[in-house]
Amino acid sequence: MSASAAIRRDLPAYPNCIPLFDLPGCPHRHLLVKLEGLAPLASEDKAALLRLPMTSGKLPADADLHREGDRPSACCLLLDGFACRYRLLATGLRQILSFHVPGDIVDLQSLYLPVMDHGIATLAPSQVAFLPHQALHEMIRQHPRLGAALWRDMLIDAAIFREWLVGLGQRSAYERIAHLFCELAFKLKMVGLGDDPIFALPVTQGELADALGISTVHVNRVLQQLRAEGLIRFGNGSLTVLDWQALIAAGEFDPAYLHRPV
Amino acid sequence: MSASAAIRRDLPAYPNCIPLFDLPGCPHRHLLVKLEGLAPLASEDKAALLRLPMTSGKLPADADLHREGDRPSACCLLLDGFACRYRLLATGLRQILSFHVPGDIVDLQSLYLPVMDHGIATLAPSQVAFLPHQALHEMIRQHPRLGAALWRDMLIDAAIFREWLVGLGQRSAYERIAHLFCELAFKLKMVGLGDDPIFALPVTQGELADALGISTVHVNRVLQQLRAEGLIRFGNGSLTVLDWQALIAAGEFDPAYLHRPV
DNA sequence: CGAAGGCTTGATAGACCTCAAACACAGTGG
DNA sequence: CCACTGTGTTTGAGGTCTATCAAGCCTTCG
Repeated sequence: MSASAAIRRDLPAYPNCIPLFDLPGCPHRHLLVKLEGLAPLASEDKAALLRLPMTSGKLPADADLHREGDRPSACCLLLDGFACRYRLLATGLRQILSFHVPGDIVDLQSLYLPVMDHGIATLAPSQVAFLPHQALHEMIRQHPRLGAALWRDMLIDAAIFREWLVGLGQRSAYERIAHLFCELAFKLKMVGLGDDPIFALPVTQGELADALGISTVHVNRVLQQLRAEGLIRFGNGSLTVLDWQALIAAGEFDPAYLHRPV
Repeated sequence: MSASAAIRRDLPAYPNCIPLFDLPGCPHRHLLVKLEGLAPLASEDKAALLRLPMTSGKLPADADLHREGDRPSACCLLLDGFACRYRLLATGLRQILSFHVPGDIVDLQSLYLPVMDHGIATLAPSQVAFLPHQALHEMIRQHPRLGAALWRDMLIDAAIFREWLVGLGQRSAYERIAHLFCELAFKLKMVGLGDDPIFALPVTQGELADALGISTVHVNRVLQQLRAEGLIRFGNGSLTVLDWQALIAAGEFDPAYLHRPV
């Protein structure tokens, strides 16, 4: 009670907003877990984070959070569900640029690059919180440790883009799929989601195809191979890793690029 | 004289360093031009930038500035020449992740991610300046506008990675090459290098292949097509754009992702 | 002048794509 | 309850972009 009262202190500037802290069910815990893994945070930092004003909402699958060209005034924190960033080409082709799990602030970059150069969409029914840019800027200014954690997060995002470049440029379809599964399982593990060998992964084969630069048909055939070899189970929105060692070998996966203590 | 004296003021902490300002021939101008295009800078910001302590050196082509796994204590500013970031796979394959032109701070991310997840190498004889992390951190703390400019620069880097992802995932070899040539010509134009249709581009066909995820042989054949169609001249370390409009169309190039006023 | 690196060319091969159709499954509505 | 629809998955056949291998050529440079 008193905590919440203290947190409410400086909210009036953001009408219709409530502090992150007040979300029922504590869905912001994934963000906290992640940021604490990125930089040492003092308790006042965490308090400031939870004091962030926000509005939240539930969205169905395949809903756009932003479209290319948008100029957002708030950042989207994914509280629950699954999302991706993507680009559409004139030819109608789609390239998925990244997948996002609960705890990710999907468009943090919009704090410094006002115009979106790509879209963001949910892939599953999701709950999101919108954090006003202004409030984030202020928080970063007053709490440099939080700023550092957010910067590290953005830079790790860039490191993941680089890793995907390596995959699209040099790896076979088989390796790409294995690598992506390793990466997503790791990311989910890091925020404490999934029951280790089993992970919720609400992604269709077509979406995998758009992320990996291969056709849906070919994704299907490679998945069958991975299943036949006993490396994974995949379907109905979940991934089960049956043989971690073999999957990591198949994808030449080395988590160093995630810049996390293993 | 008095300017230089003022600039020398707080250098003693960095032995063997001189201020950026003191470099003969003003090779730091590309950085200044770039940062001014990224955020409004006051004259005191520019002065602080030029006061940065650094050591500089000349390197031949194909010299490594950093290797994967390094923990740099300084950032590399490319003053002159040409460089790239790359990853090597166990199989010996190489993926080039980005190309860098004078004015780029090639490993700015190492300010927040201590371990290099990729290598950096020169592609041509180059001059570089090493800027101590500590001095950069201090500068950013004292000059938030410079910090913002550097952040924007890092985020634009990430935007370029995303654009390359689109290329590797969805575009044909022909489109990829056309797109890359557009991008590099734009980047060079932005820092005032090159004489518009003609740009120094000291890159071999093998390096293009490693950047674009196609084989050297195929790069060669596509280049011949682009030449035969009268879009470009390319060879001997330089690129000439003979038909801008056609090249932009061939690569479906839209510079929005560079986040620069056109 | 020989060696090395880069460019060019031809022939063959393979990974992956496209088209097309059938199947499975969940949700909807009569 | 059962057609009906839509989305996602699976399978087959043929085709193409691009890789690989191999060799010749050119330029640069010690």
